[in-house]
Amino acid sequence: MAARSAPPAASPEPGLRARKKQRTRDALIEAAHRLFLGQGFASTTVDEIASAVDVSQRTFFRYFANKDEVALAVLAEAEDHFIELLRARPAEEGPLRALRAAIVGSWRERGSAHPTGPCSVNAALELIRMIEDTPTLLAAHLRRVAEQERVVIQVLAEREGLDPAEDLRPAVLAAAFGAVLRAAHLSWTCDQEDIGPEGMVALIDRHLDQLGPALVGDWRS
Amino acid sequence: MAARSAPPAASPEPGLRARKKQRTRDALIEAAHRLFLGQGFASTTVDEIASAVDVSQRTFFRYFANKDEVALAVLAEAEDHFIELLRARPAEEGPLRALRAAIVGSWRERGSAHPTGPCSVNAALELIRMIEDTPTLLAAHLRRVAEQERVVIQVLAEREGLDPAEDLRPAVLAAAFGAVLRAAHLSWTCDQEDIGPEGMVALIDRHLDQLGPALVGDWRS
DNA sequence: TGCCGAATGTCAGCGGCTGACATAATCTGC
DNA sequence: GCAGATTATGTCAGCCGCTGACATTCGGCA
Repeated sequence: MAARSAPPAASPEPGLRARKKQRTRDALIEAAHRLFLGQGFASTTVDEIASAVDVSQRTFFRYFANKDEVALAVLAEAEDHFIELLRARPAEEGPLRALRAAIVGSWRERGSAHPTGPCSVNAALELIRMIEDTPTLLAAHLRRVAEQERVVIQVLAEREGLDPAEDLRPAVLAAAFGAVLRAAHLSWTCDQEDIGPEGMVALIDRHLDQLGPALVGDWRS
Repeated sequence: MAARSAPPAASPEPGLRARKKQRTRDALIEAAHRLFLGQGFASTTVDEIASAVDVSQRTFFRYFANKDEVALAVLAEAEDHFIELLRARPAEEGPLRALRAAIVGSWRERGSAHPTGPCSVNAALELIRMIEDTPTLLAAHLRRVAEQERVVIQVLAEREGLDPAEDLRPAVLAAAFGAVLRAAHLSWTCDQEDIGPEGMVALIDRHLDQLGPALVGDWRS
């Protein structure tokens, strides 16, 4: 509120209002995750989350459509980022290579941007574990994943110049890739050691190597 | 209540109680589907469904854990039946052939057992359409599908004598197969003509043919 | 400084879902 | 047929997720 608080230059300065909004959103996510992991998803009420951040319940629902959404928010952003990375891959790269590069890049960036804290690799994996054994969360998560898969199919089809309704190879590749990722997560859930981003990348890589050629078939690799 | 009402022989006679229970269950499903398709899933209350069958709301929740479940019940039984058919395929059959035979048999039997009515092929497809554009139903459905997929993976791995955690080919094949089925459903959702069971079988077959060899890779077909 | 729009709080209410207890229907052995 | 054990159902009260409507306050901007 002093002299130069709102620099009008054409810079992408977010403004106080936007920053405040972002802060409450982050705080809600942080509080929600803390409570969920501490006392379980089902036995945490929205009121608790809201009052932990000192906002009303109604405000919570203006930030998130439902209780599921606040739990999945971080993961959802990660998945969106994965799509961006996939879109950014050079067109001459084969589809499987592009998928692999995008997912590896996604985990690497997470590791370097958030070495620790609620967005770190380990936090994300703990979140995945919680989702995996909370039926309602798993359902909501799978719905998101299905939507993302449709986008992936679209992107792959465009890269290859195919009609995704005619040629099912993009759909099949996307589904198979998803299966491998799930296997990697599962394999972590069993072993559950503290693995850094590089560990996760190695895990995914190992699984992907197992079925490179069989998958792409007569496509260019 | 006359002479021979409860034949005690070792026959699988269900008994009055069990039959009554089955009848109310069926009635609840039937009423629910009718209401859902008529006025939409969200704007149909559980009270409406219950009083349409003349039972209390509490009783409804003794039959179905939640509103989603009554909508997905028919489909769920169909999926269970698919698993049974898959398990019954001869061991010497290749995995993709077995999957194809099981799904085709599943649709065929539905067509012959219920040529019309709430369990017919067209009713099932309308149901799928409703699920597909009702977010909460889609989420619950995908959760069921994911569970079923894990079972399919297990069955395939046993047939081939593989460890599903080591060798990912069963997981990948199951995922790819699921993708093809979804494409078939989608393709119906767009064209939406009245197709009988044979039409659905042909549709699935056409999609499956498209990627037979590429999928199975170095497996026996 | 004063106005506009956006964010928040408050309140009332619907609907999904559950536990507890009472009642009525079926089943079982006699 | 008839007790008594089981089991299905109804009733009631209540929590919680979620929403619309309206009032209030706060940030942005001239």
